[in-house]
Amino acid sequence: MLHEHDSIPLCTAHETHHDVIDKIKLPDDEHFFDLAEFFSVMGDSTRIKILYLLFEGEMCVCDISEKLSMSMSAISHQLRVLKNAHLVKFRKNGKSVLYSLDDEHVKIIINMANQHINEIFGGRS
Amino acid sequence: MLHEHDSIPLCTAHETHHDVIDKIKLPDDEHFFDLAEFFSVMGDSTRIKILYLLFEGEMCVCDISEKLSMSMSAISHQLRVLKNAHLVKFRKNGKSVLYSLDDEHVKIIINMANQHINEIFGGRS
DNA sequence: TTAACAGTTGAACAATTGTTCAAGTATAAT
DNA sequence: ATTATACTTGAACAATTGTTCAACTGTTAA
Repeated sequence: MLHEHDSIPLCTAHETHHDVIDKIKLPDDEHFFDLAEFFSVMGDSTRIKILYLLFEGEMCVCDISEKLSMSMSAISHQLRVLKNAHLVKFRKNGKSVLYSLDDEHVKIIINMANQHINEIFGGRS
Repeated sequence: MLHEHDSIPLCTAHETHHDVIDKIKLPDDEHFFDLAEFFSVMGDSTRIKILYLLFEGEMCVCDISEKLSMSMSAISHQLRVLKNAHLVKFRKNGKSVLYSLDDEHVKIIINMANQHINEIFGGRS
């Protein structure tokens, strides 16, 4: 047995598959970490709802809070996540903080996701 | 005070904002749930790595397991998640189970996400 | 100054998640 | 029939996550 690691099981077909598999070069872990983090940010209903609202234009925390029937604290926490991911930006206006979209790709990505979902559920569930 | 719910705080600017905000119609919760679930599936390094591998063609569980230096059980669990999300499909071949991509949008979505990430980190971190 | 408003923040909590482990199924070879 | 291989599954565990709560900034108005 001439295998590198013994903790990981190896199927016997590897004699055949090895030449193909060895040629595949994956990006480094950091790249996958960044991608996963981006999608994780998108993977929450509340945050997607906020993005949908901001599709219409800039909006203060209080308005988002009312429109989604959630506490300002909850919205503020989520806005911080979106801000850290560079998906939204903000400007201050008196007592208010006005948030808006900070990325053009998000709409396209969400549209693609919607297409995928529509194909799964066939337009009706 | 003529506000619908009293548990949610309302900013005084609402007199001004109300006409704009009330016109915004959001999709129902189910739509946001489906979207969030899709992105949650994409929000894991292991699953994205698996998708990257399957970009090259169909692959058995054992090969994925070896290439990612992870247990077959862990890979199998993640493949089930990807299968339920209709991102991968499989066919049986003897003792092996060969997995492959089941969606054309995923590549585009990942490419868009990569563009977004590149703009954030400016090509270098 | 005082009070109210708009928003942020940190700790705490339940709920969810990814991996491991052990035991299981199904196919193929002996 | 027995054994080995390829893979799946359920329970269990630590780790992460989203919301609430309470306390905290600033900003504006009285």
